[in-house]
Amino acid sequence: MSTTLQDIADMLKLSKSTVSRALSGDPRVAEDTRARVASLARHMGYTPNPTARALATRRTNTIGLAVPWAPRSLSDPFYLEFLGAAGDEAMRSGYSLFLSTPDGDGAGAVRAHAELADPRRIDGMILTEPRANDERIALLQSVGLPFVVLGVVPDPLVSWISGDNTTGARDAVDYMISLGHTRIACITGPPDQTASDARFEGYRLAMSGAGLPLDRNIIEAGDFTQSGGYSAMHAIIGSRGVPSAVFACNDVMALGAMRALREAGLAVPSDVSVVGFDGISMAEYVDPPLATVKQPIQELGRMAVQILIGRMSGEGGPVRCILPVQFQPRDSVGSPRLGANAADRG
Amino acid sequence: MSTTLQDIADMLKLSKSTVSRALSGDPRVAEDTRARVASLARHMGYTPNPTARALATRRTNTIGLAVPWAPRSLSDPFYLEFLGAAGDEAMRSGYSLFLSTPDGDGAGAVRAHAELADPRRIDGMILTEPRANDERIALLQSVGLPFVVLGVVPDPLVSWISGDNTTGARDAVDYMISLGHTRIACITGPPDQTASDARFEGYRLAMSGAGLPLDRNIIEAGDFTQSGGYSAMHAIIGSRGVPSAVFACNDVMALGAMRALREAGLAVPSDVSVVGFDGISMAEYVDPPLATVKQPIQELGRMAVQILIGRMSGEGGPVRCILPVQFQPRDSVGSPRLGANAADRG
DNA sequence: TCGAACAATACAACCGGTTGCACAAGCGTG
DNA sequence: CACGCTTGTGCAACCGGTTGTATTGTTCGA
Repeated sequence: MSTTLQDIADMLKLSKSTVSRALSGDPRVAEDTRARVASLARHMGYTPNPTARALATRRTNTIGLAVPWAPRSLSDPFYLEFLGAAGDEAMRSGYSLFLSTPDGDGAGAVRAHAELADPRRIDGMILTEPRANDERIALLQSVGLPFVVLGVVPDPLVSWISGDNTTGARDAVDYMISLGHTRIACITGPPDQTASDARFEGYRLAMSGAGLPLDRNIIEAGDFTQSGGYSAMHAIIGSRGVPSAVFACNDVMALGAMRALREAGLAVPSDVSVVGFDGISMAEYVDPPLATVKQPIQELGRMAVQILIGRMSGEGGPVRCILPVQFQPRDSVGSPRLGANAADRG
Repeated sequence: MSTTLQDIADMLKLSKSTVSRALSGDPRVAEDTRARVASLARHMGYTPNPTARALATRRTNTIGLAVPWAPRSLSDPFYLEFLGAAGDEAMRSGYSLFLSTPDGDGAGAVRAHAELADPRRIDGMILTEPRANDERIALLQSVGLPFVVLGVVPDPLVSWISGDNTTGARDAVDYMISLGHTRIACITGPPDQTASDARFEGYRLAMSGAGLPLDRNIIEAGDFTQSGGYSAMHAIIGSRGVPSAVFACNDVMALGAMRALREAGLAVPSDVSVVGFDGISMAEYVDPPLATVKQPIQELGRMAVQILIGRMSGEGGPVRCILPVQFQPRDSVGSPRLGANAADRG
C-alpha cells in the first residue's frame, strides 16, 4: 500500500485534515507545520490517491477523447498525430486522457457516447468528426458536460476548434486554376460531415470565383479512407471522362486516388494533378510528393485541450477558434496538358 | 446529480447494502427484492459511480497504454491501428483505456512511466517498444503492476505479445535472394530495441543462410520514422555504392528510403527493390506498392488487452505469444538488373 | 413449546481524500 | 480582568460504493 494522509498525520501527531490543508497550501496552517508536513510527505513519497480525491471533489482530472473507430479502423495518421499532441498537452496540464473509440456512425455511436459522457468519469470531452445536427452534441449539452469539438459547429454555444477548411481548400483549388486547370474533380468526405462540407465549399467558391461550372459528374463522395478515395477516383475516371486535376478532401483519399489513376494508366501530375488536405507527414514521402493543405495538427490537439480546460473551469463563454492552414504545392500538381481540358470537356 | 444506491434504497425502504447486493447478484437477497431493485434501478437509470467503486474495490477498471511520443511525434500508422484495436477490445471487456504518451527515451521516459504506473490509477499496463534491459519493465515489476509488452522480452516472467519478427524478416529477405539479389541493404530501427534487433536477426539469418556476406557498409541504423529511413538510405547510397535491394525494418522507413532512392535518380524496383515491415494500409497505396511483412496489427491490439486482463485476474503464469506474420510481395520488389550486383560489388 | 438453523436484511466500518465548523490557545484592548 | 479577535488545529461529515458482521423474523425438528 502506498502512503496516505493518515500515515503522515499519525507520524506527525496531526489530524489528516491539517495534513491535507498543509499540502494544499491552505493559509490557515502554520508555516512551520507546513514545512514539516511537506518534508515528511516528500520523504515518504506521498502522492494523493487520485480516486479518493476524485470522489471527494467530484472532479476526475480526466479528459475523454472520442475518435471514431469502426468502420474506418483508424488508419488516418491525422488522428494519431492529433491524439499524441492532445495527450501530451493533457498530461502537461495534469490531466489524464481517457481514449474511447466508439463504434460506427448513427445510433450506435450516440449510444456509445452516452456511456462515455459520464461526468463521474470525465471532466470534459473532445469530440471529433462532427456532423450536421450531430446528436452527440445535443447529448453532451443535455448532460451538461463541458466539451470541445474538433471541427466547425454552427451552434454559437458550442466551443470548437478547426483548421480553416474553406480557405485552405479554396487556396488549393485556386492554385490549380491558376495553372490552367478548368476541369477539376472533387472527392469529398462523408456527406454531412462538417469538415467535408467546408472543404467542398472552398472548392465550390474557387470554381465559381473563376467562372468555372460545377460539374456533378466529377464530384464524388468518399469516406476519408484510402479505399474510399480509390473507389471515388475510379468512379470518376471510369464513367465520366478524365479531369485534369483532382482535389481530395483529405490526404489519405488523395493517396487512394493516386493509386486509381496509376492503375488507369494516368500519370500524376502530367495527366492528372492531385491535391490533398491535412498535411500528414506521409504526404511528403509518396511519389510524386503530394501537394496538400497543411493543417497545424499538433497545435489543433494542444489547443483543443487548452480550450477544454478553459471551459471546464467555467470561465468565459464558448470559444470558437479557426487556425490558419497553408497550401503546400508539391510535385503532384502541375500544369494541365495543352488541349487536354478541351478534349475531355467534349 | 445522478442516482445513487442510497436513492434507490430510500425509495424501496431498504439499506444501501442490500441494494448493492441485489444488483451484484448476491444469492442472499430474496428473489422478489432483487427484482424490485433491478426494476427501479433501470427506471431511474442507475449506473454505479466508477470512482466510488474504484475507491472501495481498489480496482479502477482502467488499462494504461503507453505509446512513445517525442521525439517521434506519433507518425507511424501502425500505432494508430494497434491503439484503436486495443481500445475497442478494452471497451468491449468493460475497461477504460488511459492513454499516455510519455516523452522521449532514457531517464525521462522512465520517470514518466513511474508516474503512470500507479496501481491506484490503473489496473494494468500495455507497454510498447521494449528495449534490451528496459528499466521501465524493472519498474513495473517492482511496483507489482500487471503488464503486457508489445514486443519480445527475454525475461521469462514477463508477458508479451509480438509478431514473428525474425521469421517475417527472414521470409522477406529470402524472397529477395530468391530473385537473385545478393547485395541487400538493411535499415534497422533504433539499436537495442527488441523489434528492430529481431528483424535484423531475420535479415542476418537469410543472408548467411544463402552464403551471402554481411556487409556493414550497407547496414544502417534508422529510427522507425520516415525521415530516419530517408537519411539512412541516403547514407547508404551516398557513400557506399548502391545495393540492389533494401530491407527496411518498418514500413515508414521504407517509404523514406524510397524517397531517397527517387531523389538519387534510382527507380524502384528496376534499380533497387524495397521491402518494409508492418503492413500498414498505406503501403498498398504508394507507388510502387510497397512489399511488406504483414503483421496482424489489430489482432495484436486485441490480444494484448486480453492477455493483460488475464494477468490482472491473477490466473496462470506469464503468457508469451508470437503471432504469425506474412510476407506480402508487391511491385516494390523485382529481379535485380543483370550485372548490377557485380558492378556495384567491385 | 423451545431452541437451533436458516433466510433476509440492516448496521457500520472502510476505501482516502476534502471541507464546514467547532474549539483551544494566545493576543491586544478597554 | 473580562472580552473579542486571530491563529492553528481537530472533529466529523461527506463523496458513493463494498463487505464483514449483527440482527431480525421464520421455520423446523426434537
